Amino acid sequence: MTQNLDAISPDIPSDYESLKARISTLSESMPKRLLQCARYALANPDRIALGTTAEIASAAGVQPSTLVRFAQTLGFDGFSQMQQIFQGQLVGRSSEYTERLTKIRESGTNTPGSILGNFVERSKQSLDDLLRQVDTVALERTIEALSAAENIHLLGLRRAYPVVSYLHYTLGKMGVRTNLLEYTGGILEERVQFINENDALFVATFSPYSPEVVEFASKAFGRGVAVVSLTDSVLSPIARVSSTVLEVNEAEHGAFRSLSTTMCLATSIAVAVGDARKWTSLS
Amino acid sequence: MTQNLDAISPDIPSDYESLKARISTLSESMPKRLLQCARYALANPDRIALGTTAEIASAAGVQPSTLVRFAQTLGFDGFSQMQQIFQGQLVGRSSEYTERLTKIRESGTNTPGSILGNFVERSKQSLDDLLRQVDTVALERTIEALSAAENIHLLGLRRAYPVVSYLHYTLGKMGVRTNLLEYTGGILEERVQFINENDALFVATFSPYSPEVVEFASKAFGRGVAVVSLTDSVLSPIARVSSTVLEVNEAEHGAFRSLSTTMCLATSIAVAVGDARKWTSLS
DNA sequence: ATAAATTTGGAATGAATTTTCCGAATTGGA
DNA sequence: TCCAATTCGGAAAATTCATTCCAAATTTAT
Repeated sequence: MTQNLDAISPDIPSDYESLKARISTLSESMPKRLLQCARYALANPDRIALGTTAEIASAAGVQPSTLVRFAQTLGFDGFSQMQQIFQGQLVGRSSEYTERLTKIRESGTNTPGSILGNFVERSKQSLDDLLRQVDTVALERTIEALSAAENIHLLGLRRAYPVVSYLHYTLGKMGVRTNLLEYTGGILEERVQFINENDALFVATFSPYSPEVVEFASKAFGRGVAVVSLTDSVLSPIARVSSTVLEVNEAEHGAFRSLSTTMCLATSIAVAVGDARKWTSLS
Repeated sequence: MTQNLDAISPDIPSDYESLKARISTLSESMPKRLLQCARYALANPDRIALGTTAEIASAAGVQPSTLVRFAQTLGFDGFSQMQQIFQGQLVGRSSEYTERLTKIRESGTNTPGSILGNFVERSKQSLDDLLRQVDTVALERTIEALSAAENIHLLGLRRAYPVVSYLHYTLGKMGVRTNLLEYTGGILEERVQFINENDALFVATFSPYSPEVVEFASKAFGRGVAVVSLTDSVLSPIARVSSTVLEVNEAEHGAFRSLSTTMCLATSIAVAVGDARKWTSLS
């Protein structure tokens, strides 16, 4: 029902920008209290997004019912509908993303083009999230540890293997030699002894976490090796056996995740380590 | 009243970081459903911040009551109290984001954060370019060729190796077996004979193009094998010996390129091929 | 294998929130 | 100043929501 009304109704702002524009134009002919709402809304969009009518109304110096009328004046059914726009803005899902995504979804998900479109949009969002959520301190400590290490050992299986093999290649090209630990049968654990205390171990692992990787890291960590890990959640078992943890939330489509964001971070790490090594080797 | 309880209660996480830490430690001894909540919460903090118990619960695959219990397990009175932490994170983040970005841009290019920021931006641009410039016809023909192939052979060296090893893994997980051609000395060319005419060869190669890869593809192509290639320019030598060519312009920073966009495309290809194979095997 | 303890699902409850409604107040026009 | 129209405040109603509770199911310990 609401759906139909939405469709019929000539114009409900669908993103924050157009909502702002509408408020701005309509406010010229608004009575006192509604204008008060308008001012408050534009000045405190976060509060509108998260508060209840009672809270917001009292903060804005109006009645809850006035807030509802304000929303209705703008074309919404009620306050709640308007609030969603403010929430969308807060999350940063600038409506372009979600809009394009739903458009993609509507056009059937089975053509190669639509699958690609889906991944592209999600990856872009994922990249935004990366920059927002990245623990700068952990990142810097990771670079330090890798730069200071005598030898860098790389470990990652399954989906994480492309990540470490890429690091192996890229760091190598920058003159940083690394030891890529390949998994050839059950002999992985034996190699822990070849990692010494001045080395660093870079581990990548994603859900479902390979037990042998965690086990390996755990042993190395126990021996005092600097373990820097790249994983998808703080719940990852690797977190408990790492000196620093970097977290990446990768875009997914159904059950399948890309490596797009992870690769972006990995490349950055490689370049940063390469830079750092260059500086120290020059001095 | 609540205030007093808060004060008495030994430990209620007061910010997102400590909440994450607490979830992380407590999750070790959590029963199944609560762990499910933990995972979902850490993976979708925005939804926790904005949604209602009913919405979140259904998205996480649990009951609303479980969500409340989850919050109580962490020390909160109930869900609402926990939600405030997530909301706080949301607000802080969005206000810091732009600030952070400009800070990253202004600071020299040598801090890990600025390098990452740089790559994130370029990768997003690169993804946009991908969607805009992708040859839909070539993409569809690529999927068709890979779906129709009896066996799929994958080849890529150096920077392209992570791409094909990822495809190997992902396609494998979708039930599509592939043959990853590893480069172990000079014997690569001999293997051309094991590729037959009903097979497809997927080749990834980027500048500077490995002669042995091009040579290999050329021989396979000459034998009538469907060669689908992923490269960085239509001028790539691989283009002349391929049935279809996909082009990717990857983000770069100085001399170093990410694999972000390439991985996005690769994932899409894998999912599309997996889909296509499923349909045909069902019919 | 059995009992005890824990965990879970789902309905029921009670609180909170949004929305409606209507009389009162204010505004604008004659 | 008086009337009509609009706007407003506040209480009441309706809806939605978080939370509690308990029986069923599962797990753990004996």
